[in-house]
Amino acid sequence: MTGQLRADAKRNRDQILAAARDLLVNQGVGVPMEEIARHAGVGVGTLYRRFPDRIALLRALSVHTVEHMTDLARTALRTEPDAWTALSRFVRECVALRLGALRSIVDPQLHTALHQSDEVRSARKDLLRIVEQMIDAAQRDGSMRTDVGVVDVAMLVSLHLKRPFDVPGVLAEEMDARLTQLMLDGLRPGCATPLPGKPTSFADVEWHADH
Amino acid sequence: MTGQLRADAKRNRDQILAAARDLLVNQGVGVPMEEIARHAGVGVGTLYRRFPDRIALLRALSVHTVEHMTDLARTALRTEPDAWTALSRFVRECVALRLGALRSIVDPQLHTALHQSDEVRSARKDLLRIVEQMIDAAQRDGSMRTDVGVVDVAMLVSLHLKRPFDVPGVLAEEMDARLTQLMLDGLRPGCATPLPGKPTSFADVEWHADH
Amino acid sequence: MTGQLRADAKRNRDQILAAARDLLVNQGVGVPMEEIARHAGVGVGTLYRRFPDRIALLRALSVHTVEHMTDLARTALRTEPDAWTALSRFVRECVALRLGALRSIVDPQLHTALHQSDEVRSARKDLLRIVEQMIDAAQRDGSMRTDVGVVDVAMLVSLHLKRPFDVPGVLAEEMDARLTQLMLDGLRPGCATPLPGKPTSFADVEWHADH
Amino acid sequence: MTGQLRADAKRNRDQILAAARDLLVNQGVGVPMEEIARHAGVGVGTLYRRFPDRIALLRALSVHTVEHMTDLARTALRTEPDAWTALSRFVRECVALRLGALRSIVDPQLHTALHQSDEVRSARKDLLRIVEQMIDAAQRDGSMRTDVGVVDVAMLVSLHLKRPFDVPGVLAEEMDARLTQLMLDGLRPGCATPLPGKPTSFADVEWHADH
DNA sequence: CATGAATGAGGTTTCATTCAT
DNA sequence: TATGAATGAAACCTCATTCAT
Repeated sequence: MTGQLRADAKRNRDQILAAARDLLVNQGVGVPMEEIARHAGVGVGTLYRRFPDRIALLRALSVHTVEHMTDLARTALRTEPDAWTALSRFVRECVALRLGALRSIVDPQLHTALHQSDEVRSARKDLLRIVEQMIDAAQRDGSMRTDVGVVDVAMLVSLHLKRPFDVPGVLAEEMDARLTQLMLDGLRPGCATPLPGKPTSFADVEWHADH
Repeated sequence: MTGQLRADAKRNRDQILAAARDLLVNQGVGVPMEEIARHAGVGVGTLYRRFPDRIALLRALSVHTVEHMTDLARTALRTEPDAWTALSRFVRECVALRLGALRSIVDPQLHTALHQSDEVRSARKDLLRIVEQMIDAAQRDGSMRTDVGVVDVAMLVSLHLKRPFDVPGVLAEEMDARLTQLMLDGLRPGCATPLPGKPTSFADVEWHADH
Repeated sequence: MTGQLRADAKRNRDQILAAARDLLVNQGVGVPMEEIARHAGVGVGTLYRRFPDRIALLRALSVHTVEHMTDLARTALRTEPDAWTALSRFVRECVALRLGALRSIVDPQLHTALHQSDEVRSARKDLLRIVEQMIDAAQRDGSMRTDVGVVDVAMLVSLHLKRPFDVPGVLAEEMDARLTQLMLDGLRPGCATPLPGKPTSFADVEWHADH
Repeated sequence: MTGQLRADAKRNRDQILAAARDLLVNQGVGVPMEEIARHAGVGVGTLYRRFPDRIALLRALSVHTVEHMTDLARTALRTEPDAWTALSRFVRECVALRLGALRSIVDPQLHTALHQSDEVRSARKDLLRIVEQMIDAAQRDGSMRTDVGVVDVAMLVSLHLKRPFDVPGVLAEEMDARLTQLMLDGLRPGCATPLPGKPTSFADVEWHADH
């Protein structure tokens, strides 16, 4: 019974998260809670039972997404022949995810609120740690410029969290791919121009971890 | 007399635009109209007299900003010794502008609405035209990879329209500068990896001009 | 359970309609929605949940009222010994209803908006059909002039949709009754003066039905 | 100079009244003061200089209209061969005037406010007096039923102050003419049914005169 | 004296959240 | 426990009126 119920509950939770993700990606941060509930096929009441308020929903979404990214990173690292290839693949996959849900990140206040959660911070730490491994390895074998750190890469990826606008005659996916490639090329050693400041590594941020 | 009155009105208009810009940059697209009015030191009524509704305000802001960017581009092209330097400077200046007002662009619906205005489209055309000149020149003298077009550059810049989040121990300005440089390096010929698709030039979009 | 809930909702809906009717009759079309809500003993939110906007409320009210009139017409036709008596009674009852809610009809734009609803049009058709039956019968047995049609009668009745102003020393009800009688007398054959144009029957309007 | 100015002022005043009348007739009581000013070709300031507030404008309009009706009544009485013909003509002319400006009369509060002006009351008295003369004469020569008084007629006419709704296939003017004729026929002796109450004459209301 | 800019109270509507069923 | 009805604070916008030019 409890098992049954839990399964139901889990399913509800997932449907809600999926609906929230879709709507946030497509309609912006303003989507009414009621619409999210409707898309998830549940009543508002149920939504609020699972997530006490809007910010809790966004937090859960955030954690969910970051965990997904961590999986992608781990798999890439394990599967690809070398670190740079792994990193490129990871970055491309992140962008392809259309992580619009994190677009909320665009609102400074929301962003702050989001990161006041230990769960979010911890998920993010896991992700940063593994990405840093990729970066380190790539830099060691000379396939990546050495004056950049995890934070630089994270910021670059986060720039892509928004959906690219439609350009007449260019597919959004293609545009995405082009921009991503340009970004990756900029991380290569061949064309490196000196950067202001120093790279920020995982160790430098882990105690605050609210960027 | 009417002139005098107009001066007042003009001043109000400018104050409103300035206030709107600030607040939009710092608080996101959701800022209440009343708060904008308060910051501008006028009543809501005045705000609505100048800009019939929220979208009209955003449009005006958009045009204003784009025109400013066009000035920057023109000046850079005139002042700098070569095209690539001009383009780099222009890109850095755009980013430094913290064009947060255009962050509205992050909401697909808002973006569409924004571009239903001839004034916006035309301002944008002017900007694209001059940026394309810079790009062409830089490509001709071999300082820029030749497989990118205005639209790629415009999209790259637009990625910066949002304020970078605070990373502990790193100044936002520094972070901005680093990311910008990485992006610019990616546009150089030295490290170019083939891009999917073809570059989109001004001529390809000018008839629609709503990207 | 759902049934029970619905019962509550139904009651609220009816209270809102009743309150709206009262206030519209007594204070004109301009009554604030909040006041309607307050009089109905519910929050504004509830009002808006039932009726998405002001016009929807007016439409519902309109349908409700027209249906009531249809009932009156049917009953009169069934109960009274002859058609003219039935028609007179129906007209008197309509007037007595103080159909002030329909006073909205006084505003051309509102009127147009009102009739863009199929429900309203269909309710009105039902009413017109039955009234036409009364008229036809009355005309056949010679108790009513034959140069008038439903539309004439409908328009005459609609003239009464506004509350008569207080005349010192005359009760509003009495005034109403006198005017109604004068109108009814004008529909008799005894004093008929030729009318310009031709009578409009139900068949002539039913396809448009938006008068 | 003063003469010149006064002429200007007079012209302004008349233009405002005309514009107000048009707009009220066509768009309902809700017309913004600014729109009235625009239609009159003056600024709001000027409008407010002439009429301290909205109600003052409506009052002036009311007086203006009633005086016009009085003129019509007098002329009809002087010109037509007999009293009933004069009365019929007067009634038809009033209806044709489309006295929509007085539609304000539809809002009870407005109506009350309107009649708190001596000027309005006095203009109305003049009108009632002359109409009563017509009625008396018509009743004396047997062309009008004797159980009705000025107030009945006034109320009947006032019912026509609203614009008739468009009925597909029937011209508004024709509809107006038909209804008016039906009303007039009801005032004839031929088909008279006993009325409840007693007729109210001018003398009965003149001391209060705020119906 | 005319103008139209500015004001702000007040009406309309939306939506996050609570709560009865 | 799921539902969706109810709530009301807060946003948006309008317009009567005042006031500086």
